[in-house]
Amino acid sequence: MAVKNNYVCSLGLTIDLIGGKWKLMILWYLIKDSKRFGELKKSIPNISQKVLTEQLKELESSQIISRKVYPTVPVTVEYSMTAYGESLIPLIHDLCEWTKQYASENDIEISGD
Amino acid sequence: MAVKNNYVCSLGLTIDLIGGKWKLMILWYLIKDSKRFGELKKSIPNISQKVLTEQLKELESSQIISRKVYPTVPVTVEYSMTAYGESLIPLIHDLCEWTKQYASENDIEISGD
DNA sequence: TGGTATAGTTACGAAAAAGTGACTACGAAA
DNA sequence: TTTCGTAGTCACTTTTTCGTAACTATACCA
Repeated sequence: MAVKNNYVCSLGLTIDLIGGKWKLMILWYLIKDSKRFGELKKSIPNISQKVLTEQLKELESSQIISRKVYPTVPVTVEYSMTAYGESLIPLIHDLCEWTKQYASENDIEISGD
Repeated sequence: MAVKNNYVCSLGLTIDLIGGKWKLMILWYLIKDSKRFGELKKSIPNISQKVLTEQLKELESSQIISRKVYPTVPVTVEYSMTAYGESLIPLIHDLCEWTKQYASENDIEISGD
């Protein structure tokens, strides 16, 4: 799911940028606040450490989030939204609302956000 | 990517409903007009027949698109947006616009829509 | 009788994504 | 000197998704 440099349709790029099983969810947890790796790990249900690091790297390399290392002991790493990430927030909200509506009309239970 | 009946986060459901490599793109081509199977196949670059039928079935079963069979010879099948699909159009547009903006700022070429 | 067109299905394999568990580096504290 | 906590990495397996090619059904038409 690495970003290429040409697409036949913009939605193809959309999918590469924020598609996949986890990226939207990761972004969701960063909307409210920047978070450390461990906090994200704890917040996001069932995500594995490996996948979390992978997805964070991809989101970072596409400039949607940024990664800041603090030289504490042990090191802490903070992830936060960049300007691109911020510009995505309303869209994520809309998707979320649309989905909640869908869920409620179709008796699908959503236990978290 | 079948829709389950409970989720810990609404975005998990979002992904099941319209995530994956092809669903958004299929919907994109249905925004303008309803289309027959063959037209979709021709319009969507590089999609295989198998994947197209699979994805159409999933979108139909989640009531985002509808399928109508015309008893012509040979049969023609027309796919179109349902009310759910229609309600998704502005979100798809927004995603598309966001992505185009992203692409233009990052020298990513988009040859089609 | 054979060819054409639409809209599929089916079997198979390849590739991509995700999951698991063990491992590393760092320095502080016990 | 061993243990702890953060933030990973690495090798491996499983699962999911995607792609290819061949096949089906139907009925018209030549």
